[in-house]
Amino acid sequence: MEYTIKSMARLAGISIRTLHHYDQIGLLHPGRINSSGYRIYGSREVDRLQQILIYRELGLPLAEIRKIVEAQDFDEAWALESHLNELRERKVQLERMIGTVEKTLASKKGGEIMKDQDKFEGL
Amino acid sequence: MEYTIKSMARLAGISIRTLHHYDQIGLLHPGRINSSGYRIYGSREVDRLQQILIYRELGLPLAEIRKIVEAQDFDEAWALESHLNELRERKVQLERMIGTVEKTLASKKGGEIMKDQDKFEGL
DNA sequence: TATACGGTCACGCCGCGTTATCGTGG
DNA sequence: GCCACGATAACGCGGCGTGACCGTAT
Repeated sequence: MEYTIKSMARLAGISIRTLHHYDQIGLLHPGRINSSGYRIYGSREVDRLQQILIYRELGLPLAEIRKIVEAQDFDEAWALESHLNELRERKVQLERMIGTVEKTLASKKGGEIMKDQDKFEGL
Repeated sequence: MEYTIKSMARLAGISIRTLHHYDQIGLLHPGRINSSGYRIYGSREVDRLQQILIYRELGLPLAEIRKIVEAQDFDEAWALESHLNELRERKVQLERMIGTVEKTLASKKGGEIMKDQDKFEGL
């Protein structure tokens, strides 16, 4: 499959401007440019974009991401696995946060006192 | 309990600069200023900071957060509940993402083909 | 001729990090 | 006189959003 910039953006749920930006900084170039100067993305780019968005979700700066996806012609699977672990840690972290909020809520209702430190568990 | 800026920052796991910033933009003023001009935070501020960090985690801009925590002398519990729901949605979202990554990984290993759309489930 | 879509600048914002420089002693 | 801690500027950056303006026709 090939995609114009608009359909690519829609596919991934990001803005056209973001794709422009990623092209500009060399993070994701289109597979080819058509005769009118339009960016055309192919399946390689789709896969690459997927990776990029995963790492972005993890909060990595785009420059870091570029290193990863460039080096990754070696390491594809490994990188994914290691970041899968990060995602799982995130989930634990998020659960901790939910716990803290629940606790706060309960203490507001029940009138119990919560230790200041506990208020910031999970940030 | 009262806190200096350093201990307050440590308590919440944020930087001193962040507290400076929040003071500057009127998001969180210290409870009082001591005779040397030092910021002193009390338990009201601790609670308020907790709220702020929760909303920040949700990605709200600081200006929005200010509105919420200012209006919130009414609505304390309600606001928390509604944002607890947001957190739970986040968790669902995160689980979806983990699913996508797992699927991607499996398809790389198994050599199956994944539909382009499915690659971006959960962003 | 109009509309939807494409392109390239280039300015601007937000949330701080990061010096730099100086005062205080809670 | 030194250290830890406090304060106030003021610059800078990352990741785009948001025009402005112009060409193309999936």
